[in-house]
Amino acid sequence: MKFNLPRGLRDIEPADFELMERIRDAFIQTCKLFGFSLMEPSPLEMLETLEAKSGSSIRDEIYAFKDKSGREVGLRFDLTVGLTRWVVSNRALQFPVKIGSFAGLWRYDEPQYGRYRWFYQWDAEIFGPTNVDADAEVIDFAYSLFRRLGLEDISIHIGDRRLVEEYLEKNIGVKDEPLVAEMMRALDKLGKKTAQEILEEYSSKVEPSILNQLLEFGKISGDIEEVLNRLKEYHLTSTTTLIDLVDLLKHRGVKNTVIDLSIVRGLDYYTGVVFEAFTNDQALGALAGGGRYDILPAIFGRPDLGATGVAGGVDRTILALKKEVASTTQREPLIYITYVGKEVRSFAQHIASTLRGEGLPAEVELMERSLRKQLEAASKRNSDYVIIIGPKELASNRLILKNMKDGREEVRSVAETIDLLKQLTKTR
RNA sequence: GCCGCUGUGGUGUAGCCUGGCUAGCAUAGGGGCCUGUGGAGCCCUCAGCGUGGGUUCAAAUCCCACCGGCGGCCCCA
Repeated sequence: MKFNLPRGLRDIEPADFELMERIRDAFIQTCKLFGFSLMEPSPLEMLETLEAKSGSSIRDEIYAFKDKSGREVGLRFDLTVGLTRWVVSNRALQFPVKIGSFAGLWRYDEPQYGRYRWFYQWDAEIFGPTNVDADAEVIDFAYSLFRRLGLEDISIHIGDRRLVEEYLEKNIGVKDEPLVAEMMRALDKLGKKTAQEILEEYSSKVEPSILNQLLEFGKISGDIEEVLNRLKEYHLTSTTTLIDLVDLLKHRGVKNTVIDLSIVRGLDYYTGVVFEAFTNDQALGALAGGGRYDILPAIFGRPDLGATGVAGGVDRTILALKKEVASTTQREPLIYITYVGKEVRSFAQHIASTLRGEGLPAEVELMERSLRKQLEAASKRNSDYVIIIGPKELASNRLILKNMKDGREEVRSVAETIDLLKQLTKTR
């Protein structure tokens, strides 16, 4: 094939597009229920904006280039940066600001299972509050969205970076920023790899005996009582946030939550509560993740603002939907209008337009094929009803309505046929 | 950016090791049998060796490079 796509890109074909629409609809409905307004930040940013959060190392992982006037620009690699930039630069906004976005992103990674260089995310962020209520809200949001999509076996793993930081400082004596960040990244791998593998991988960067202590700490998980019980021996004080959060989630009816201290997220800008949502398919990875990142508004010039949010991978969710949710796609009833004879052509198109005006989905023959071929085409497209119009019908201003399930036909006036179709398609 | 596997019509594949006739089969698409009545069957038809070089009388087949796909690392969703 000569006209290949660039590596890691793909066309979103009708079957996947339909699932994507389901996710988008569910997301928008959830935004409305929770009072999030929707927007889409610019796909292209100045490179320095994108680097603000992660430093210039991000340059290797994104699409970055010079535009025609030599400006250094890059395609967005997440929605958080653009949304935060927008919120910070709009001083008139009333807090809390709750915004959601559903849009495509680009990352220059090697493609893998469920991962492309162009992909979609949904994203819900709350700016302003620094208290845990906002964290509870975004976790509830993600949970509600997955419920709405019909994914029943979602579990949400919740951690708290501050708890881990306190542990590192008090119990191991590690306070040095870069080392903490490195150890966090190592801890984050605990869901995917064994402690032994992680220790080997990081042996040159972190003293294994120290890292091992952290990994043991990170293995603490379970419901809040269990976790508090195991944490007693460490004498940590920053457990109050998690206790409060769990209570709020309980009252919001969010089920399947697990405290999991290995959840710290790979990115350095998270500052507090962090969480990830999984299905029982481990290989798929997290369907959504998020947490508190108060540092980012501060970098953009608003240290007074708190920020917390959640983002979900649409492609992974599509894979999960394909596996778990029976394809109960509710199809619109389809009416196919066939005709015989050139002189009937314009009347057939008029009828199609009339049906559509009545809110009935109608297709009309566009290729002037034989009636046999038209019926064959209607059948292959799974049409529910076919309208047949020939010179006789044109003369008497009547339509033949054929039910494709049982093959029965009725001849009626145009108005009667429309009424009948409305009745027939309403009960579905 | 790195590593492994892989690439034959739209899709699924045979042929490749051991170079040699018009690249075979199935399915999907178009048409006919059947000019105003669909789903079956039969027949016809469109369409392919990822790209570029090299070796050779001769390359889908052997060699090299690049490109794409799948999966892993890194990072993350």
